[in-house]
Amino acid sequence: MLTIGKLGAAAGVKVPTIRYYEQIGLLPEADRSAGNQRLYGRATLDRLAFIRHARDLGFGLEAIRDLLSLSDDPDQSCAAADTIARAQLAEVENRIVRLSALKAELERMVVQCSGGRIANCRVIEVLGDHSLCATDDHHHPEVEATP
Amino acid sequence: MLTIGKLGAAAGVKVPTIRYYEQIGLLPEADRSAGNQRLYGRATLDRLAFIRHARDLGFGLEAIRDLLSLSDDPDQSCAAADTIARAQLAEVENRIVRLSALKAELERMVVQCSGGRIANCRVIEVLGDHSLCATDDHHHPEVEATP
DNA sequence: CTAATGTCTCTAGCAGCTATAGCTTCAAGA
DNA sequence: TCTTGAAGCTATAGCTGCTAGAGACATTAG
Repeated sequence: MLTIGKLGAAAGVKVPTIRYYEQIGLLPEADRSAGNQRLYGRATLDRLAFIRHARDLGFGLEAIRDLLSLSDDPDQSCAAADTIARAQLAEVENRIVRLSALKAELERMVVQCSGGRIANCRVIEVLGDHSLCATDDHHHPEVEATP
Repeated sequence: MLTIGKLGAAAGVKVPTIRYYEQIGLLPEADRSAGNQRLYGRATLDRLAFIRHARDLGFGLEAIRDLLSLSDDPDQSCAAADTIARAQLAEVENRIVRLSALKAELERMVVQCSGGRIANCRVIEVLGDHSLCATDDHHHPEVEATP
C-alpha cells in the first residue's frame, strides 16, 4: 500500500493534485489508515497514471472522465474512445495552426525591430496598428458580422 | 465619445472585458456621463486595440502591461519591448514543438484503433501504459530526479 | 410615454490546479 | 522512550483571463 506521497511520486503527480482528483471524483475515495491517512493500491496507481498520461496529451478532465469510464467497461465499443481521441487530435491540430500564424507574426515583428527608440519600435507599432499585420487569421467576428 | 458598447464593438472586445481591464488597471478609469456611464475617446480605443492585438498574439496581461507602459514612453530604448516579444516568440515556438509531439502521439493512437471493443482499444491501452508511448517528451521530473 | 435596449455594480463561476494555515500522524535517531 | 522532522490532514483562498448572472438605473426609438 502506498501513502499519497509515494503515489504521487510514482505517478508523477503532486499530492494536492491527487486530493483534488479525488474531490472531483476522478479518483475514488481512498481507504484510510488507522490515523486517517489515505492508502492506495496498484489499481489507483494505474488509474492515476492513466489520468496523468491523458493530461500530458492535453485531454481535459471531462474527456478523461469519459475515457476512464470507458476503460472500466471493456466490452463496450471502442467508438466513443476513438471519437474523443479524434476530437482531441483535431483540437491539437487547430492549436498548432493558430500558433504557427502567431509565430510568423511575432517573427516578423522582432526581425523588423531595429533596436532604436520606442518611437520607432516595430513591435510597438505593429501591436498598435492591426493593419500592419500580415496574417489576418485573428479577426474579430463581433465587429465584422454584426447581425 | 463612445459608450462602452460602441467601444467594445469598435475594438472587438466584449463589454465586461473592458470593465475588467479597467479594474485591473490596464485601461485608465473612464470619464463618466451625467448618468454615470463610461465614455471613451480615441486614445482609449487605440489602447484597447493594442491590448486586443497583443492578446491575439498570445501575450499575457502582465506582458501587455509592460508593453503599454513602454509605448507610453517613446524615448525609451526599444530593447525591453524586443525582449518581451522574443520571449513570447520563444514560448509560442515551445508550445508548437510540444503540441506537435502530442499530435504525433494522438495520430498513432487513433490510427491503430481498430474500432473493436474497449478491451482491445489502442487508445485506452496507450493511455494506460506510458511505455507504449513513442515520444518521451512528457516525462516526469519529480519521479526521475528525486534529490 | 412607454418599451426595449444598454449600462451600472457586485458577486460568483469556469479549468486545473497551487499555496497557505494550523493541525495531527508517522518514522527514525539519540 | 522521547523528540524531532517530514509527511499527512482539512479547509480556504488564490492564480489567469475572462464570462455570466442578478437587480437597479440610463438612454433612446417609436
